[in-house]
Amino acid sequence: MAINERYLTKRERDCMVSIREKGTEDFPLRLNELAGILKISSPTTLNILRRLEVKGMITSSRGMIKLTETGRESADRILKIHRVYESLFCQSGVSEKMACNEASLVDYLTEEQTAEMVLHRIGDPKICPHGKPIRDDS
Amino acid sequence: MAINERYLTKRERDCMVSIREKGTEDFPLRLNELAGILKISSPTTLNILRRLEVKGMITSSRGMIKLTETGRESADRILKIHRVYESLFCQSGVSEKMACNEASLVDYLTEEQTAEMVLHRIGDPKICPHGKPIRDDS
DNA sequence: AAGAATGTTAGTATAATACTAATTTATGGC
DNA sequence: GCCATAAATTAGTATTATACTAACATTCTT
Repeated sequence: MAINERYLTKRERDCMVSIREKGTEDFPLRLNELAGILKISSPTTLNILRRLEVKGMITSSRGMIKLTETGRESADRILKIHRVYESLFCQSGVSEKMACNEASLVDYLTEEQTAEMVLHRIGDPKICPHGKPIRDDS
Repeated sequence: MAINERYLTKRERDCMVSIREKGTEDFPLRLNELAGILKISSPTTLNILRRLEVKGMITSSRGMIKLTETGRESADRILKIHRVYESLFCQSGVSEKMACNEASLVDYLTEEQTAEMVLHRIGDPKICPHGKPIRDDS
């Protein structure tokens, strides 16, 4: 098993997801922006980014934060698993907001293959409760 | 929201579950035994127990580890949520062993009401894949 | 009472998280 | 190009959780 999102901490997971969702090719997420989203100081944010850099997930220089190939794959995997849990929770009657919160706590800790199987079990929905595609969001 | 298992760390969760499952009224789990189960040293184990004591989950003196009322309730809640996830994963086709592993990583992070709803969604099984009752294991 | 088993202290280390204050490095307007 | 501002980075500090070994204390058993 190579580098896996399972070895990310919650904070690192949050960074990865924000970078993937809030940044674009042309406008990569900036350090201060990320700090604002996570509601932590810039130095703390930088510190987490440094760790993600060591783990080969991102490259960052002068506040330009970009996911590496590995990082993008990891972020997409986390987002996919996130949407599987969201779908499961919402199907079960949990509110959209709470489903998202709960999913965020566990998505990065679950194996992709487990999520895949759960996805099938709950009827293979193509989109999550927010309307985003569960597979292939690239 | 009072004291909640959500504020436990993974290690603390593992301690709680072991104490609940491996200990009995007459033979409460001993420190060294617990250290053996968790595969960590006795001092480290003691350290975690001290934190659980501060959190009001256990009482511990001379290696006699007992759950408080709150602690027992928390442990039971975690175990219930654990079994919901296990059931979900096994129903989805995940192996029993892997289902247990995956469930252990997320059970203590999920709200009871979310798990309750999922339980209903997956057909309200009365027992988990290991044959243990999902509700009221006391 | 001695020895073995068990628990506890003491001391140390590391990783992750987080902050403030100060400094450096762009960037943009003039 | 220069300066002011914005943005990023460094430096320094702190806390919590985890983990270890070695030494010491306590308890139990024979």
